Amino acid sequence: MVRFMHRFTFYLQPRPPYNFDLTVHKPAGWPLFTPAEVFDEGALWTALHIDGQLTCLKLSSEGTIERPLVQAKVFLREKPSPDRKEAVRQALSCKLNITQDLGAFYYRARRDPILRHTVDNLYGMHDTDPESLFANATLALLFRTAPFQRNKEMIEYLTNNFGELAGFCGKKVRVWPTPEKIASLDVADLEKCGLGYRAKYIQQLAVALASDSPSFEDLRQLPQNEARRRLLSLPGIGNYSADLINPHKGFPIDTWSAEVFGKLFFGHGRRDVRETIDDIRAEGLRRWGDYAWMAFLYIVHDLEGLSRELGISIATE
DNA sequence: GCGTCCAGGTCTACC
DNA sequence: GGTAGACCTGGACGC
Repeated sequence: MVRFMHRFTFYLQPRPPYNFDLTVHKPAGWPLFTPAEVFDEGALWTALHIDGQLTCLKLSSEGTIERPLVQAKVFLREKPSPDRKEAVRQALSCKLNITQDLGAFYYRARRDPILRHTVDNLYGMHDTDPESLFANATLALLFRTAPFQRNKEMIEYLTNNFGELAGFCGKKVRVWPTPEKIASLDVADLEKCGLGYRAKYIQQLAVALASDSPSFEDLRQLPQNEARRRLLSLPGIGNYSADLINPHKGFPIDTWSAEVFGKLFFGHGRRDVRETIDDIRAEGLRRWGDYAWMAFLYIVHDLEGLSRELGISIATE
């Protein structure tokens, strides 16, 4: 285990409303940067690669939802230059989406029979960016045709065996493996852990992203369709995954979310789920247009709340 | 105990 | 261009 020293602290002032807890520790359990991060009593210990360097963070809230202030303590191997400090600040500002304006989405959501409940339940939750394009794409691959428990096991295997372990601030956090690390492995090394047929795709994806490929931030600068085209050119990435990991965001409907949104839109879930995916995606885009991704995000993180408010069971295991 | 089905898609061979 | 079937694996289910 590599130990990291506290090097500097800075503060971010997100655009309100900004609920720190809901933003960095999403209710459905989606990690911010790595599945091995620690969230305890309003603080998050996490780690990610910024410009190729492992960067450990303790994030906490020093403000409120309406007057937000985020404290970031940064732990690094070596003393950072001023440019390096600024790069960390810029990266975190972007990934925590501190400039996101929720106003227009909330205005529309409060007039929507479904969303008006969930924007109250998750008031101030911002969207966030992933650790990296590789991390996001790998998750999309691992979620394929496997039950939740198996997804969890595959994710734990990848991080525990191939992610670097960082010790800082009294915590141990294992970071998501880099594409360079996975690209250096044999497919057999990945197959051993029960990744099955996904192992081949993950290794090919790592090779593609370790060499010449755009970053998540690069894709954001491209037009939506061009970003989508670039994602579809990656091995193992199809329509659903491209919608899920595209920085421009779509309305990513798979068989699981089709069941959820099928119940919300049409009052049924299990009826020919695979056949209704296109219809459900079209209905979501028709209802919510440019805000479809935010609607998706709020709903999947508020299944229990919505089930209670709407008097139907949309929560799944 | 055993066989079958299915799970948060994608690729590819075949027509 | 469209589509059926294969793909790892393990738990749930019916018998």
